[in-house]
Amino acid sequence: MKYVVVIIGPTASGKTNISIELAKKINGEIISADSMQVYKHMDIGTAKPTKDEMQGVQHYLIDEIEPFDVFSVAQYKKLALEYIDDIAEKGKTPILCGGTGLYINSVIYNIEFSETIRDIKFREKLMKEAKEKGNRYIHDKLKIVDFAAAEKIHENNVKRVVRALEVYELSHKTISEQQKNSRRIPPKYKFVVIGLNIDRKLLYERIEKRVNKMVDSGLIEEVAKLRNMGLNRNHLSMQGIGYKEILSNLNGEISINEAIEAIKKGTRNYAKRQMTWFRKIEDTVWIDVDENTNPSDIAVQIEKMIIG
RNA sequence: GCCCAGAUAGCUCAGUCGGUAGAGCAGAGGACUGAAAAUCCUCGUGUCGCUGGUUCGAUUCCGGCUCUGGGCA
Repeated sequence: MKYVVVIIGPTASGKTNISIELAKKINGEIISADSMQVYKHMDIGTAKPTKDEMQGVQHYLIDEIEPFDVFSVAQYKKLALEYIDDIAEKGKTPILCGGTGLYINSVIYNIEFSETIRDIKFREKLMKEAKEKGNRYIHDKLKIVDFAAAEKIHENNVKRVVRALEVYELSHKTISEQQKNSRRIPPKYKFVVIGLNIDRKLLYERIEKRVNKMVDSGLIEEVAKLRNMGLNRNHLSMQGIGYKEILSNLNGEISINEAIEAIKKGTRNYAKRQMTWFRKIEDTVWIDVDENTNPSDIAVQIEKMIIG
């Protein structure tokens, strides 16, 4: 069975460099698993690798769509699998690398998404209902059509409640039923999952530095440009950390210092959530990284592991 | 040097008419199947500055000391 190397870890843990070093050593190509790097024109805030940094290694699912577009896990999974197939067919090794847990899972567990798409109008209608009549009101609605889902989803998690109702509305099948059926087909690749582990304090220091560097390299200008293109906080792409905060600074709602502090805090909290997600992925091989880690050494370590 | 105010959780502060204390923020843990960098859930023991006194009992009242603001010289 062909294998795919998967590299996971929180933001600023050094995934990007390690994946590139590894690709060079094992003749690999990289598929990004990052919900924000898919957008074009969003480079600094998403910490995309530059052409130079890529060192000639082919990358996929970076700059895939416009920041006006809506994207979804289902689309992601379909594209990622296509790229994996292509790379494997060429005789190269696919390397899946990224920080979006949901995207990673969709690929490594081969989650099958049903026909149900989405209905933005329906979502808005329900959001409004929740606002006017309370979260419990729509949660009660879900209890009637899909009790199992209602049990699992907290009533305040309006997004999820709405989605579950949406699935039922569009397909007349329950989301819990669909989820149960979504893992029927086992993946056709062997996924070797490497997790990067880094001391929390050190990680937070790196986040601090990284955000400062983003600002120095022109994050504000990047967001201003996107704003001029007509993007606003309602676009999914603008909900990314770094974008939403600078946007509200540009709109005169908060000071630039408040925005920068909010970005740092948001990134720290995000990194923590990522760790929660990754800890749950079974069979992950964890590698410790710190200040003195050389990406190339880690790549060698991973290479040995794969051969062995 | 004198006067005033303050000293309580990592930070900002509330509070106890004397029965060893609680908010916000920060932080920690968790959930996650078409919005996921999103969304949501749970979690608060700290010599109540130090030291004497009063008291059955002091973080709370009284004295002294130390430190930090502000004012007067």
